[in-house]
Amino acid sequence: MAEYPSFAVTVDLVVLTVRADALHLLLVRRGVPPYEGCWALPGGFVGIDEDLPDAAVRELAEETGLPEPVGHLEQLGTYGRPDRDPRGRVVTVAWLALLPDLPTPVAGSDAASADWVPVSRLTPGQLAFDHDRIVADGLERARAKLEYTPLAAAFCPAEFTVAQLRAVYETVWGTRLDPRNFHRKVTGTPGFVEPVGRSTEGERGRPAQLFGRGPATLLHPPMLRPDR
Amino acid sequence: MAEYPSFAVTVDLVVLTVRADALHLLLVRRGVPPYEGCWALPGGFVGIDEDLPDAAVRELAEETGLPEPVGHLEQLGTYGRPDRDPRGRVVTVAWLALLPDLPTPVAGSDAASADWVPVSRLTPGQLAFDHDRIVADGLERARAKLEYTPLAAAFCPAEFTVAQLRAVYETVWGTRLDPRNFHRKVTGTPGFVEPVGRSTEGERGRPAQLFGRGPATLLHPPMLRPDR
DNA sequence: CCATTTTTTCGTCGCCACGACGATAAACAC
DNA sequence: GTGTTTATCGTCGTGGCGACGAAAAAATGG
Repeated sequence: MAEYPSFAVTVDLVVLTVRADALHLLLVRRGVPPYEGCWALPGGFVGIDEDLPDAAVRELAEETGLPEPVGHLEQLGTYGRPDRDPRGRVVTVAWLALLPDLPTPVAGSDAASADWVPVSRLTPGQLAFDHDRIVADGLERARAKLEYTPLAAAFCPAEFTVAQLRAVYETVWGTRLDPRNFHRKVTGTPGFVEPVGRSTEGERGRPAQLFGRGPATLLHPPMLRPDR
Repeated sequence: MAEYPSFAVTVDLVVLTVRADALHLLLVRRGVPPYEGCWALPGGFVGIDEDLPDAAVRELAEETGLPEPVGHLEQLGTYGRPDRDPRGRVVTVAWLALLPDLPTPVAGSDAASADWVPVSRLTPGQLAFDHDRIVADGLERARAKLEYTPLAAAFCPAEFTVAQLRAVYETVWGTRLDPRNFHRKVTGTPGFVEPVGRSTEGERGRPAQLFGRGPATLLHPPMLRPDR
């Protein structure tokens, strides 16, 4: 293999969660050059005997401190502009993770400090490398996937109410949805959610039925975004 | 960069076209080990100063002999199992290309011979490396994208009839569609196709109006597959 | 030339999903 | 008790879609 160009390969993670009615992105502050002190996506180099999904899962566990896999993880895309890393030729495989709001602190096992940042606070040019573009692609993917998959439930805990699920859609899409029509749609789509049999207690207003994630992987028909 | 694991990076192409009412895949016969004599996806190594889309475009032009970009090309996914290439650690970025049926012979500039193979003829384990899985992912992506994008037109020449477009859907999906409802849907979706002003001549039956690709990138509402 | 066939294109009808609401139920706050 | 908040159930009109019928415009076969 010595006759072929040599690359370094990394994984980078676009980790999204919904907290306090705002979409948040997990970022780390770089402790070493290049882009020292800048915000960047969590990630790292792929081991020489490591599969790509394994590397993504490992990095996610390292950054969030969660050993068990929760939420959703999928490959987003691969970025390899020759000038994207001043250290040399680095190709990165980006992954998109959708997580429920974790009470766990994100205290990094890494030296770099990690933090949740509202995506509304992101300004272009703020992130290291080409991470601006990767984040933009990840947000677009997440917004699109809510339409035709039940992945919105990945932002929720194991048991959730229809209102919580609706809040996810409203937060990710930045729109308001009619509670009555949303309720009809969610409970009427086979395999989207499954009733647990219990209800919430001690909340404001009428108690709400609790649901868990259903077996469906695709929504038929899709949950259409307003306007557009 | 010497402190990090070293990878080779390749691009592999899933090139699809519709000819003779069957979905065809472009394959090459390998002339060198490993998998010598086996069918494989066209592809090759990424240059040390080459961007990933450029490498994909270059390989596509080399294999099809077409200098100008026609049809559609998008990144499909990246595959990097440690044992996927016996020569060493090779990560491949797979691309999906949808092309109109080219009268151009695919006579390779490469030593390896290239050929269009009906996807119905493909049997598991027939392809080199992990190309079976890459092809499966590409087919699934293509079938799904016909639903909510106007990409079916990428399989057609610059000017085409509604019946030609319908044949693309029927071939890729393996279903039959009602010509009247399909006509209403296609001409009624804004930006999908645009009339050229001329019609076919010398064909059987009533002459059909010719259309070109419209400016839309997403279909609203989507073209739903029957059943499912 | 005329009938037949083939294919395109325009309509019609019924159903169902969805948006826009109204109304009711079930908890808590006071 | 009253008022507030939230969840859940209905209703009604519109629009898209599946299942057809029918007309238009050519080639084909006598």
